[in-house]
Amino acid sequence: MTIRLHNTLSRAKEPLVPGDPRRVTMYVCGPTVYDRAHIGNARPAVVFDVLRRLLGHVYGEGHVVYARNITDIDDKIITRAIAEGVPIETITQRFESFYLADMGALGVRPPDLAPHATTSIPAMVGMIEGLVAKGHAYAAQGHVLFEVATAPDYGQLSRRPMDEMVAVARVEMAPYKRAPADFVLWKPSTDDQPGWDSPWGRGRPGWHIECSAMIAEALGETIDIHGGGLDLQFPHHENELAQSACAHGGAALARIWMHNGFLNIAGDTKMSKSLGNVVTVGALLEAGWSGEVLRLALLSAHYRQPLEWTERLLGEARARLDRWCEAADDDGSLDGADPDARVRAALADDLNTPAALEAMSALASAIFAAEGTERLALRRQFAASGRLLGFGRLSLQVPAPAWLEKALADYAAARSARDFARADAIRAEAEANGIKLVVTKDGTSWRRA
RNA sequence: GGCCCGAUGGCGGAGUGGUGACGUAACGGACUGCAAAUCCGUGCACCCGGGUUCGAUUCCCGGUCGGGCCUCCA
Repeated sequence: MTIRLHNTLSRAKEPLVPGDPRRVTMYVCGPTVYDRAHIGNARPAVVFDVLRRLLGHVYGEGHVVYARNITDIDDKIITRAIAEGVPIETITQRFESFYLADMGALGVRPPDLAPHATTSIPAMVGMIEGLVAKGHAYAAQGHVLFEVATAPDYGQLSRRPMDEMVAVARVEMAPYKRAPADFVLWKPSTDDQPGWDSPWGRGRPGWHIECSAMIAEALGETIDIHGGGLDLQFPHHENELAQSACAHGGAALARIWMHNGFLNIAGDTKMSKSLGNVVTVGALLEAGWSGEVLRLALLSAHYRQPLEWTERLLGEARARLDRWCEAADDDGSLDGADPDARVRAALADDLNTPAALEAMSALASAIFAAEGTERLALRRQFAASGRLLGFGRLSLQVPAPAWLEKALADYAAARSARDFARADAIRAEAEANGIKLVVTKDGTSWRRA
């Protein structure tokens, strides 16, 4: 099966042709760990988790290397550490833990590699030295800057003409820059700021260099897929692309660049920490939305499209997911089947998750219409398809609470006595405690409310 | 100002040069003591104006509206 992906470089869908099908490499820009992740931050994590699962399915689990970095040195982190009067490690460890827990709740598998900026300083320094030696970077006043003018195709990813960027530079140019678009590879640290020794004095890396250096170190000079949010396209990815190519004799950093769109909230405005309109993953989980519901909601739109994030969307996702659970009724024994061909085809077509969800719902209907071994086979296929999308066990089953046995008996007794007022009261109380009592043709059953 | 993207039914959201997904919500019905689940049915959706075409929601041009990036940002 050929996977086709939209490449930001060409603005077109292209077949994925890995440099080595036995080692497909993907890198996604991870979080700067200075605060809790909001649900918008979760979109790339979930989307690229689906892609990673698809790659594993197509190329074999052992033939995919997925790296997602942790940016654990950054001025926002330093600011927060100072505010709390603690070392930056206290901040970064706290929020990395939160991040992993939050993403885990959404069914996001940990990446194969999670390079940290602070443990990759030598790789960054090495790359910067190389760039200086090749004339692509210059040191000035304790800073090292990448000279954009030396990168011939600069602007190719975001399609920004060079001359224009120079002309439209809005910020007053720092005195140590040769041109406004030049960006910092290394900057000096004061004594009270975290820093590392380097050929240019004690300092810390700029933001863009970390990804380039860690990709080269962990995955190689040219990787198959590089992903991230649309807002990283420029300047972050543009800069990564340029510095990596310049450092590696022109070798492309990534064959395919992918960018996910934003979550919009009321008023069609993107969710953003700086706009103060964020909803954190933690808050949503605490509000009672399951991670699966959040995941399904995130996948309900194509990853490149904006997605309106509303309570209503969550309710709809929950309703759909409940139906899936009803159909799959996975008691843990539904292993060993292949995912549905339509689901696979939809995902292989630039991760068309809405089409994949459509196939899932069609499969659910087929399950309800089928019986016996055919139904079981469909349920297996459905469960496998769900896993490809990152949904674990699809089931409404819950462990029976201690009170349930009596409630079931009382409910059955009330019904056979035709004391329906009492039966309804028992059912209402059970539902208030999270259990829905259900009458089936085989008797009384229960499930998650 | 420059660059980029979008506009589909109550809502969310795919897709397609011709028979108009899917989900969810609503309503009617079957089933049910009643529910839930399931099943059946109902609702004249493709921003506007040109163009190409036998035929456009789908392609092209223009417009309007909305969003994003250009500064930290998924």
